[in-house]
Amino acid sequence: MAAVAGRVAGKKGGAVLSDRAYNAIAETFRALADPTRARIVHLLSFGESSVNHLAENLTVTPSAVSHQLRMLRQMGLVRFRREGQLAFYALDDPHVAILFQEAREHVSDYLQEGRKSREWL
Amino acid sequence: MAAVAGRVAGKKGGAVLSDRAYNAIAETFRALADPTRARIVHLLSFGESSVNHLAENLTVTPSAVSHQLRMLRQMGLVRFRREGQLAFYALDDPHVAILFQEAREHVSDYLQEGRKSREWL
DNA sequence: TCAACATCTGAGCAGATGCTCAGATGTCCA
DNA sequence: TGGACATCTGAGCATCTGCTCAGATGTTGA
Repeated sequence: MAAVAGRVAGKKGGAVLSDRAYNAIAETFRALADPTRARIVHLLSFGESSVNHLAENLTVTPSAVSHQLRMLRQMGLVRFRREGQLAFYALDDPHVAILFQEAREHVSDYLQEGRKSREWL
Repeated sequence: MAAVAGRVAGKKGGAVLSDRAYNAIAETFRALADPTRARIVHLLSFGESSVNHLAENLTVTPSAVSHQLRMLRQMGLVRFRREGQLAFYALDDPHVAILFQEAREHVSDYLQEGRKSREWL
């Protein structure tokens, strides 16, 4: 009831957050909510990489990768540095790799409950 | 290069995954990539709740909540039990609450770097 | 059985998303 | 400077998403 919804944020974990907080959290998930971006983030968890290198590994055009990288950059998940003609991208926050790993484990657990086949993990 | 992309999945963490794995992981993030669903998941992290109770707290119609709950159910994030006329929903996997908390910390860290104001967290 | 209540569901619409295409920008080297 | 290469960007499109609306389904108690 209103007693719960109206509670103001105090310490970590125990209270309802502001609309802006939920929007930012949802935006973070949205950054990872696409297979191409998920694969980019997973590749970057092994180390920094150039745009073309990512494009080759993902079998996607450099243009598409660049578009997605811009989105990830705007959302604060990756940073980049320029070296000559190349732009190297890397994860900007350890939480990002943790998020990916946690989602991977959720998927693994979910499948272990036998609701779907598991041969692909 | 191809040496990385071509590596076959071995143990946890160090290898490229299958397309189906990335799709499932992206789908998990997509489940949380909407402010309304993020708020539902956060509320449910405090304990199970009925549809109307959620709708009242979120200032959203019961119909909209029901639609979102169905999505969360299909994605394996929540389960429900019926008690009389009421349907009580709850988180179905500890990873879900962890994911939310991790995203929240990412957002908090991101803001602490001074790229945006932080008064809303 | 009937009314009241809680929840679910399908159709339809406005807005968002991801890709491709074409071209612009930036960098290196001769 | 000029060509080659890597990357970025905006426009346009087919598709997807989340909501509302109207009505169906299911449950309880009289």
